[in-house]
Amino acid sequence: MSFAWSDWQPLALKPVPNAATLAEILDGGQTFRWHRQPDGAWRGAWADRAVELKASGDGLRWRTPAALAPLTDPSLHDYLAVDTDWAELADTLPWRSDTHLARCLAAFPGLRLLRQPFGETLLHFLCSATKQIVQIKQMSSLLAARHGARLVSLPTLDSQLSTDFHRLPTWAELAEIPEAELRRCLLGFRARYIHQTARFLAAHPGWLESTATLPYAEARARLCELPGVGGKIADCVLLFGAGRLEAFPVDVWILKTMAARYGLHGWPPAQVAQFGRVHFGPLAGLAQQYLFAFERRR
DNA sequence: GCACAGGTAGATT
DNA sequence: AATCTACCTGTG
Repeated sequence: MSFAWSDWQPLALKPVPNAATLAEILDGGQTFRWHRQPDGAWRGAWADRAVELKASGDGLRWRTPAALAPLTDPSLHDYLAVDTDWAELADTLPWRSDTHLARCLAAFPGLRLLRQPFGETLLHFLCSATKQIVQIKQMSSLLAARHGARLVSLPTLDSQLSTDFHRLPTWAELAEIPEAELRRCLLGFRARYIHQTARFLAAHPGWLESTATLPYAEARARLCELPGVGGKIADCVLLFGAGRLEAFPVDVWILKTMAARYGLHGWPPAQVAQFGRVHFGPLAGLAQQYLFAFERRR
């Protein structure tokens, strides 16, 4: 594959994540469009952007297909929340009185939350029900390759190899795709949820955009009106796609770790979520990401 | 062949 | 309100 990349450019993250933490950020369940390349770089995409990231000396560098270069810089900084010092934020979590949290923080220094586009975060997490990361990534790749507009059009670019360089279909585009066609992207019963959600959004212009700006509790309640969206998925969409750091998604991993480490045996997910928001405070979602990374690595 | 996977919704106690 | 169960299908 030979087409033009921009030059590698420095990326100043505070703090600089190590290799394990970077993998956790890009491939740990916040998003599903990053793939490790043979040379160790991470290739990923969001909205109409595509980049590669790699460790370089004591920092990180990034590049993008030359055709996208003029557009990508500020967008990348926003996506990675570069202007936020995540070590400083993590320091405000109650780790001084919570030894398990302290251990999780130490295990993934430099962990950060991405600022993803709201709509594609919703799409990804509608795909996520009872699926592992590898499989969600496969669904995402197929949706992009088959139904998303191509980002880079160069004669030397083999589109078969480069689903990374398609964007995900927009909700307006998804609304026009028959459910049976969606099923061919390995979505299973999730195809119906995505189809129905797409039809709902098509019938309610502005609904998604206004939901993203509502206070947390109202936004969560509205998202739960969508078919296939319950509390867990709503919290993921708000945490990873709307910067609502107080959202505390409770999946089976968190349920397990909150039972084992915090004594919440037998608690239902909704109560664990409430406990998490109270115990960990306004940045509960960041705490959740540390707990999740730590538990999943075991 | 069969259990299982980062949930949700609808039915049944 | 708490507890089942079906929903799809690739993977091990």
